Amino acid sequence: MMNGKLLLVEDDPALADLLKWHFEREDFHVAHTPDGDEALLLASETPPDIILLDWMIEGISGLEVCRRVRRAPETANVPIIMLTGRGEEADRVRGLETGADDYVTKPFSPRELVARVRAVLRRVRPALAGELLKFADLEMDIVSHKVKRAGKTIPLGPTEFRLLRHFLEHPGRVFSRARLLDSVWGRDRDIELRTVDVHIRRLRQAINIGGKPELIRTVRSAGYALDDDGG
Amino acid sequence: MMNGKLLLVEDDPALADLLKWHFEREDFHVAHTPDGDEALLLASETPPDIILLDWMIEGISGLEVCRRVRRAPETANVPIIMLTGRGEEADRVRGLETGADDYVTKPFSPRELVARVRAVLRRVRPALAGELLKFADLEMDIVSHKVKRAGKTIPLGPTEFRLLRHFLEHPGRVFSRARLLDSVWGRDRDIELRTVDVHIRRLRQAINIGGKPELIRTVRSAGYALDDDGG
DNA sequence: GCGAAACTGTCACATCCCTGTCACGGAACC
DNA sequence: GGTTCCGTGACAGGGATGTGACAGTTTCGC
Repeated sequence: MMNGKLLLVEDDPALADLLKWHFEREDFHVAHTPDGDEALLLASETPPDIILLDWMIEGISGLEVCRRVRRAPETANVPIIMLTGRGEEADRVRGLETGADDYVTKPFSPRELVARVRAVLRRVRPALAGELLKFADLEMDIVSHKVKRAGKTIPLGPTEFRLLRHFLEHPGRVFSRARLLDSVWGRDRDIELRTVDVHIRRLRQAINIGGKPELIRTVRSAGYALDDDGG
Repeated sequence: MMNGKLLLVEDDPALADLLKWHFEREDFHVAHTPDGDEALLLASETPPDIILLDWMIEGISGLEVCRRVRRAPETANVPIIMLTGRGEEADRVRGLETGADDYVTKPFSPRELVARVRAVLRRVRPALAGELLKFADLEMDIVSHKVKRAGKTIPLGPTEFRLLRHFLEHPGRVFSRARLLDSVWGRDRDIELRTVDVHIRRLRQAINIGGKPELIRTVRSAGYALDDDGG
């Protein structure tokens, strides 16, 4: 089982190899480049789940890479951890404010870096960290493929499972039907928009057993969202 | 204008005061307790947006607090940053694996901590890091499609939502009915000018619940504007 | 393999909320 | 006081969503 795709931008070959070895041992798929421009290219072609970015690299600066990754729509949400030799506070702050999610100063231990990557991934994509997804009294175990509400197991069809999973990974956020079709069904499939409604209904029916309050909010002319006061 | 609620668990009074001052200066609302058990109580009563947790505190350990916060459904998704004097790798890794989102070793600069908090919040709750449109005691979260006044959620129809959003994006500015029709309804639609009045009225009605002061100012023979002393 | 059960995507219909418009009355301006 | 502009209540129509049913397909147990 793969833990996630990781893009490593590091121009020190020794360090790059070391990190690559460690992450691959932890079942990450690692793409590596020493070059900032190539990193941007790779990132936009197949967006990774996380980017490890050295501050001092050849070509454009790490900070600039960070900025551009954030600006491109297809990579705007990819978390970034910056690696750096500088320990100066001003740089750290600048890195974090540019959109980096974390900041690790050399020398660091690979094990700690792996743990940090997991921590960030757990937050961004809980499923990739093999965790329990929770929201209110609802919980989903990705590994065992089980969903519970208030401790009671709920049977879900495959589509409803993926749909709920998507909502749990982005709680509170509103998704249009088209967006849901892309994310849950697949970008290439040609399916009627209204089909989403039907599956939302089936999902609601399943998780609201026993008169539990609604968790899926309908946002008229916008889509659906997971929400506490859902009705 | 508040940036978010922060729960500080720290038993060193001097450090606690320092951090509290810094975060309050940055418009965070800070709740503070030196005690682990009380922290859990506070967290479950009114879940904060983020928790700053000292590793070494009186009573139960920070690690245990972390674990329990994660286990409780109502706080399972609250991010945690651990503060610690220990620099040992094993502890860092253990903290991150227990569910902490970040880990800062003393001594650290308050400014850096603030930046880290912002980085984590940006990831967890985009709404708290700039996706939030605010004006007076009114706030609109674009992503979750929610509008609140004085903390209370307000239901809005699609058109009223777009209308309010337009005002919030250009606070204080006066827009003619024709201009609003262009921006909010669409340049191509052919709609009666006076229709704007009706939607302004509906919007006012919605956001002025409970005798709250008027926020939309009528500018005779010119149009409408978002304004503090709106009437 | 084979039959049963479960799942999926659509449709038609029902329902509800939203929407644009109007007419009337009141307020502001000169 | 007259004129212009704005606020308001009502209302019919339409658009968006909820719902039940159904045929085709896949999956599963045997």
